[in-house]
Amino acid sequence: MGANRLDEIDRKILAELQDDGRMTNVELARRVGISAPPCLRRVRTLEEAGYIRGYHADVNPRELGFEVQVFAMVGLHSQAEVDLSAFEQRCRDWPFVRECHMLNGEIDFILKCVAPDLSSFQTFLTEELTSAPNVASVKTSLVIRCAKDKPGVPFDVLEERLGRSA
Amino acid sequence: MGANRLDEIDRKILAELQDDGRMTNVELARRVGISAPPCLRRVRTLEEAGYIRGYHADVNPRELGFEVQVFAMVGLHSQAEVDLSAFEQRCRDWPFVRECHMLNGEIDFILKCVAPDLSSFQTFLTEELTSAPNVASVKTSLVIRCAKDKPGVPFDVLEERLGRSA
DNA sequence: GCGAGCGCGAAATATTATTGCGCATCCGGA
DNA sequence: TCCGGATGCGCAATAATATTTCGCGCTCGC
Repeated sequence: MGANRLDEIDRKILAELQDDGRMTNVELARRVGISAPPCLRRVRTLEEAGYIRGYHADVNPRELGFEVQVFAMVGLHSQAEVDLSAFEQRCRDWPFVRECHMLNGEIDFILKCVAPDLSSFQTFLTEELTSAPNVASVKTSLVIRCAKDKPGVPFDVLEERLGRSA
Repeated sequence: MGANRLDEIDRKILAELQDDGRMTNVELARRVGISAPPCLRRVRTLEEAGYIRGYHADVNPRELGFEVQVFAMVGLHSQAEVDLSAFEQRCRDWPFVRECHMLNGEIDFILKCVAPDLSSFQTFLTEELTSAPNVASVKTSLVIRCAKDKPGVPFDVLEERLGRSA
């Protein structure tokens, strides 16, 4: 469900705004082939319906002095819901942790972290993360380089699938 | 380097646009405490200097029919630069792969993937990823739920650090 | 202390966002 | 077949915003 309620213009709007979220409505309307007022109405509707959760500038961490990016794989002692939630809340409170995903399998959580330098990350790792309640194991991997970092979803795949089923 | 060249207003601009990338320049100027023209000039400068790499709508994958998110940990046979680059290029070509990070340690790459359903991901996994040249091992973990997903960097940490050093 | 460079803000103008409204189209029922 | 009702478009008008221009004050190096 969800994507079926959207027509081709809506999907094009989402694709364009995912690619350039600060595009003017006039330009957006031109690209999707309708006039500005209905285009803006569609955008508002998509926002209110939750298809668009927000807009964010993509800032460059290195330029801003965040030299270190790390993935941390975390295992917990207890997987009771109370304990899972407690750990998630800690992650929300830690500024270096940018993403926290609960996983299946042997790893319980994967965290994407960012830090100004290795030493400040080490301090966070030993004094905060590893020593947090219920944390059983933490494996970390430094990001050497990033080959791809696309936001959201591949709209071209969506079009293909809808095209076949339509 | 980098963040030092920015004054407090620049950093506030980046923080605000990271939080809401579609804010009008008038509103942004009001929040950072200067008038609209210099505010817009600063934004343009930040964009051109690479502090801002772009703007993106944050779309909701589930609403759009992408029910499955997966982290894939990939090991390669050869870590020669040619082979690393070749694998990275494949990742760029696979639409289901949204992020591809090269890591240190036993894992060579971590991929963040999105797919419409489990079966289409399985097809991708077996027919594309696992069977790609030079791929030695692939471990996948399904995302059960996402507790935190913040973009970019924690500007409050940046302010603290600069505050102490200034 | 004195010009040069820098960055601000006021004002004017160009563009864009937003609202109001009439029209065409597409059903579902008489 | 014909008739509302609902949906969604586009035009036109207005409000808001973006962008340019320009003069002023500030700081800094000499």
